[in-house]
Amino acid sequence: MFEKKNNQTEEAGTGQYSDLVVRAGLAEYSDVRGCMIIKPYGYSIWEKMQAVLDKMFKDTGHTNAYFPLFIPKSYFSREASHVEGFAKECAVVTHYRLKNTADGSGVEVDPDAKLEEELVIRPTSETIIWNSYKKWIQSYRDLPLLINQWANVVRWEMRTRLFLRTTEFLWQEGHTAHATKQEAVEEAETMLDVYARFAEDFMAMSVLKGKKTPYERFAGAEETYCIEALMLDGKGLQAGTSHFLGQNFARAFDVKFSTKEGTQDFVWATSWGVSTRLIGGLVLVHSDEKGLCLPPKLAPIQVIIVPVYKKDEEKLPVDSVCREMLLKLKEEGIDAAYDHSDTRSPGWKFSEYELKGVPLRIVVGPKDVANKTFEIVRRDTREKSFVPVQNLLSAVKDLLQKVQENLFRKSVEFREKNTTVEENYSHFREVIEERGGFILAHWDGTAETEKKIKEETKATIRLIPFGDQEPGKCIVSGNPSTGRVVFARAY
RNA sequence: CGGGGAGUAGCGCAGUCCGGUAGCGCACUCGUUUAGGGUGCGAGUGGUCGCGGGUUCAAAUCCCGCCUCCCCGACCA
Repeated sequence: MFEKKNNQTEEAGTGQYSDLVVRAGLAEYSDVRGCMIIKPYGYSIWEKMQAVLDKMFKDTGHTNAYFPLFIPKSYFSREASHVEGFAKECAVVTHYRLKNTADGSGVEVDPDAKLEEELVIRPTSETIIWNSYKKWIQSYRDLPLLINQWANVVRWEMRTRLFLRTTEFLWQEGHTAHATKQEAVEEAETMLDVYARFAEDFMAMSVLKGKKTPYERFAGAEETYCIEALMLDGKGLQAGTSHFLGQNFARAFDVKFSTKEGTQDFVWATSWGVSTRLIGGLVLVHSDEKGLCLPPKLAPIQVIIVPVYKKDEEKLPVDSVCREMLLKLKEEGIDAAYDHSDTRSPGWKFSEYELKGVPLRIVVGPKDVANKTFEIVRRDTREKSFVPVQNLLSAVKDLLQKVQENLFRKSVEFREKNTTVEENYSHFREVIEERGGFILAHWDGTAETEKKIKEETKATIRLIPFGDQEPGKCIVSGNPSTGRVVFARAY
């Protein structure tokens, strides 16, 4: 998409993002402003993401729980910067009953059914969870507390986009409590690594890891870590965040514990999350002019089998070969599907499954039946080959792995190709305007400079890379800088 | 919240200026033909024209009010 734009050929830019999401059957618009309907095909991707992530969370010692959707308003006022960060986008429940209108034309809110205390619909669950943690934690023996929840949250956004930013979205939020600062920081780092591994190994999406500037930090956090990916249109996408919350929520909710030494101390906290936004990332990282291109490890359908035949007497042998293949693939745990509907032509099916991003297509026709072969086509390179039927499993497994690897390799190459190092601010502005991408530049560490760049270029500091860096001079102010940071326009 | 666009068949749209039997493409149904890259042909089903009020013999069309959605700008995962 991004490359096409520069070549002035057919453009598949972000204007077409929403269209692609809809046409591929991932989601559609709801009549409710800013909300979307995640359709079965899109939801299947989410289910695969959930399965993988959930296992990763369990493997790192976490367990799942569920906390209420409604948060008493008073909980919110406990942590000052948290309130400030979310107050502007909270939906609030004020009444609990409807009644028929006097003229019988419909229903209205019953003014007599006003809530004593209004309920905020969770934009995130720190407050209600820490209210519980207070009751759960007495001693160092109760720590660490490692909990995750899969939930929906609501943030009243002004501008929405399918998957990337919707009023309601699905996510997971981990909330942990620890006895020491070091342990909490390590937890936040561990979970960031989990996210990075998920993005690269499963989504085939190259990411950068780092921490946020104070200005971009999560409301209520001491430190926010993030993974950031580069989309094909040259914009950055925050794909996951992990926060070291210090003792802020412990103080706000008075969560103290007895140490081994018998003293009292506030608990150290983290929280971390990824959302259905990742599905938007998948689309913006792997699509081409034909449609989506899903990484095999997350594709709802990994292999689609399409039969081809002319006459009725050809149908039966083709059909039985296809069914046999389907069975064999399924037995191996491969998510294969066989589109035997004869109301669509093969050509139609080819286009449809390419649009949907199915990694591999197997085509079987009379000629193949005679030769005991089948045709197999990779979605990523559209490369065709003919394979003896007896090699079905090895060929499919091999190609699924190759597609997965190739997508990731392309994502890494794209990110590298579109990451530039800039010393000169006017050139920086040109690059941001004309080709986008990640820009590595020196920054003096002040919020003023950060704001100025944002106002003038719409680019923000996506992250401060980990590790030691070469000092230099700020690209705007010329003041000393301790290292380069990553700039980009972002979703 | 500011600016722009739009609400007419499941979807995409024309018709609105200039009032006079509600149309086109896709989808859908039936028939037929076809099938190795979104088959061709024929017939058919499907509408409180976003909602409410007004003007008129007559309103998708004119007038008044309201609602909703999408796109572009200031906040955020």
